[in-house]
Amino acid sequence: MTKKYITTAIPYVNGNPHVGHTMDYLLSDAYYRYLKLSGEEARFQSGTDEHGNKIFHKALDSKKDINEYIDENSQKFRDFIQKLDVYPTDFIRTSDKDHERRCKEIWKKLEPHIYSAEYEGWYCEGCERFVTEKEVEENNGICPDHQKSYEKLSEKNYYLRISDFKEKIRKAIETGEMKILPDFREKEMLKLLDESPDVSVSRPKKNLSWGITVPNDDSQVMYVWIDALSNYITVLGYPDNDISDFWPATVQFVGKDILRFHAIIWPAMLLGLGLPLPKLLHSHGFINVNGQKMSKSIGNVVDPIDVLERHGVNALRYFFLRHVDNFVDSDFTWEKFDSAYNNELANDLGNLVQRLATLCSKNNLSYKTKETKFSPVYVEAMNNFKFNEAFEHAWTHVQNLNKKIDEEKPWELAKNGETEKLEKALSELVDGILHANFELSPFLPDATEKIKDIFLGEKILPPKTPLFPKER
RNA sequence: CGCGGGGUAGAGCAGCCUGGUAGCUCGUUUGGCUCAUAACCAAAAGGUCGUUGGUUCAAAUCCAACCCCCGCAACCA
Repeated sequence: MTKKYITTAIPYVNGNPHVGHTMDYLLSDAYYRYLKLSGEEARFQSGTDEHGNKIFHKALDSKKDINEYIDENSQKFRDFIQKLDVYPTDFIRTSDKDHERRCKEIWKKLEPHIYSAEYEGWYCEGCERFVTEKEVEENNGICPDHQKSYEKLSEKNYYLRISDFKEKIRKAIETGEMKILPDFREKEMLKLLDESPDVSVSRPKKNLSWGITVPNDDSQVMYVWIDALSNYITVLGYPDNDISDFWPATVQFVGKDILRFHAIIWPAMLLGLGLPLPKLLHSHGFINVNGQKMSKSIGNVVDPIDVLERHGVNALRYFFLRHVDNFVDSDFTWEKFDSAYNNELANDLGNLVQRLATLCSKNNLSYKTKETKFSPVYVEAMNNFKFNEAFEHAWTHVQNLNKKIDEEKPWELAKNGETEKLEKALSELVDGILHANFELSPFLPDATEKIKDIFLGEKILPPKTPLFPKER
């Protein structure tokens, strides 16, 4: 049996957790839990990206020591992950000393593919950064924040020669050695690969001080790519340890916005290091609100903490894993969220647990544990990353059980004293709910644990308060 | 001709790859039940599948053209 390795993109910690991050965490966590329940050995990485000018300036603005600032922000994300019931086996911070040291080793190994060149562009002294041609055009050559003219400036950068690897990357994608899901993104990446220029991987220290110094050149600091992308292997101990047990990654979950870096720059780095490419890059879509892109200027940003507090973690996981597509953009509205909670979680599952537990308790059913496993349809869906389908399959069990109770009418059996029939019917129903519960457990770890306790306890008793209290 | 996604019942979506009586969830209406969180179960109403043309015995499904939404094209997840 080969070991599995699941990764999440590491968020840049210059702000609070976003709904977008939530998708990353939930998809990878559900898949990780599924693998574990299937008996696989697996590692599951997460972490935080902590270098760069934006963070450096944010820390200055908030009059905090940079280390204090990143500690606080990294912790915010760790707390958030925990609230989502997501438990990675490994958590990396790009400010970790081990990571920094390993990064330098990686840089050195990549040196045959790195060259230095002058970068020329428009620069704003106030912002301390280069801006794009388009931005210069839009602002008529004057920085709106500083009311100063952009100046043409050139600086030394190191570049990673992507062209050394293009053909190999293309082949890896085409042969399926490195698969990209969904398919249309794969096509997009193949196209992008053609046009990809070499990528700048460093900045002069005077322009970027908060980062990892380039080996053998104290005047340069690594730009985000090598620093952040390498986390996926430094967390496993590369290059100090042999990582072949877990690398290549089974699946790397990323947002559609950063897929290109994972499909082009990252494979180039890996090939430069002589490492195999990840088996699968899974790109997820964005979450819109009322059909509109979430944006600060529109003011429609949904804070995942608010979602969490509305009906609890189960409701959040339920909605994002069942009703949000894992490949294309989806829509979030509070109405949909409330409706999913009340009509589905509470009415279907919560109520089923309540009525069945009450029936068992009233009739003193003693239940013997029976082994359960994932159904083939479910396995098929999960293996193809169709989480919605797997979830829905599990949910049809729930709906069928509600039907079955109505058909069997246990209350009539009890009234007529048909004890044998009654016990058979009830234990079949409990079998059913435990099976459904098992298939739901990668998605709803908290709720399914509670349900297990109810039906596998000494005596079956309905929960004192409903599992999902209705809220209108 | 920049790239991509989508247009299917009141709403949200599946089906399209591998043509053959149009399906799911919510909502609405009616009936049933009482174990249960005013929950559950059954039935009904509701669609010329964006437009036009083509291929075919047969098209939501394949082909062509067009119209309309929406993303991406910039380290704003």
